[in-house]
Amino acid sequence: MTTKHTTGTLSRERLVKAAQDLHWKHGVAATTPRQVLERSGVGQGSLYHHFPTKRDLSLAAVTRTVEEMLESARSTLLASSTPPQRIREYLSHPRDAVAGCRVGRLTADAAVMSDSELQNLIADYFVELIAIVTDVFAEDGMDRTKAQQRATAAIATVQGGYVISRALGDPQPMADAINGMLELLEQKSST
Amino acid sequence: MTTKHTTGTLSRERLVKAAQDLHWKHGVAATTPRQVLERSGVGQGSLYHHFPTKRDLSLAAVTRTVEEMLESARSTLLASSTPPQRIREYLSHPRDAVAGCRVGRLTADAAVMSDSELQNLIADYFVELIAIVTDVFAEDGMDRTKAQQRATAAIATVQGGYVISRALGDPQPMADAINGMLELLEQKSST
DNA sequence: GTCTATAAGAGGATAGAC
DNA sequence: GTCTATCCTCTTATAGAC
Repeated sequence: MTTKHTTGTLSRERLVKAAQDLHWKHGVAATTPRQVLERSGVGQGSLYHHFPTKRDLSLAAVTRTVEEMLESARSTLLASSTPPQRIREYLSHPRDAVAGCRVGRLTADAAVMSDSELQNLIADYFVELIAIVTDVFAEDGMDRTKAQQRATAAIATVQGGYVISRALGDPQPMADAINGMLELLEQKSST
Repeated sequence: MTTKHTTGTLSRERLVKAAQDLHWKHGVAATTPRQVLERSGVGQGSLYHHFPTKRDLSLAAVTRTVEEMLESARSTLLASSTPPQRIREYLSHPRDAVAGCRVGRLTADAAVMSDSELQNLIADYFVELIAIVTDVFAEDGMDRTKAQQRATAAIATVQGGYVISRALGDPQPMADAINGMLELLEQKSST
């Protein structure tokens, strides 16, 4: 990869960051170039210099968001504690439940779902996240099929917690869902 | 409630049904009056006669959708079988996972979340659904707090299953999440 | 690289005839 | 109650000067 010949392009960074924030609040389709300009403080021409179309900016911002979210998940799930502890820490990780998941909410976004490249980004996010969590369960001796089902259920609980908490405008459902799942995972089994 | 003086107003029905379908596919904000007109075969003036604003139509369509979804849930969860059987039947109910939940997906819809009346509709849906499922768990002798956490976790698994299946464009994650949750719920506990 | 001005088109709503 | 024609605004993108 060749280094950019300019001095870092601060405008580009500001544009991507502004787009990420607006995507989280309003979604990709509902984020307008004007909002990005206002929030970033960058001028009209600069936006279209760095990103010829709205889609180019969306692609850059969503790519960045997925990278950040995966890095956060890895820092918890690849820690040095025991597998059950890492699962517990992942599930009880502090979340702004009412704001929703930055990636998960994009599955209801027309601009993302109608563009295969954008959709692939969020597909890869969940494929990778499921793989990481599955490995943690499997590490504990569970067979791979069961580990994957349990991992998917755990991640679904978090995603569903976001959905319900957003619907109610209340973080409690997320807390309930996580506690319900933790209780199920940690009960003594006689199987 | 007074009966409408006209002969049933077929146009109105067609408009609501068309809006419901379009909301499921594209969301509320992304559904335009023009799309509703094309899909329903109704003329421009008729739409604005029955629904003065787009919001009025959205309100009617979302209200109808929530009613239909709750009725479907009740028919499974208030059946005559045992509580564990009803939970199993609710979770393994056939779903178009890739299409997403007609209600849950609206939590990422700007038109819904920016309008308190519309948001209340989807909040009430989940409050009611959680209450119904909680009752089923409690009926089985579980204490109310634990029953509510388990109910919320179960519903979150379904909602999260939708999110992940949509992201991947594949019904398998929903199946995995449901199977993972069923396995956890039905394991023999020694607590 | 950045700016201002502006054009092409879609979305939401209204007017007024029938 | 329903229709066609029309209006205003916002979004997206381009043009061309600096």
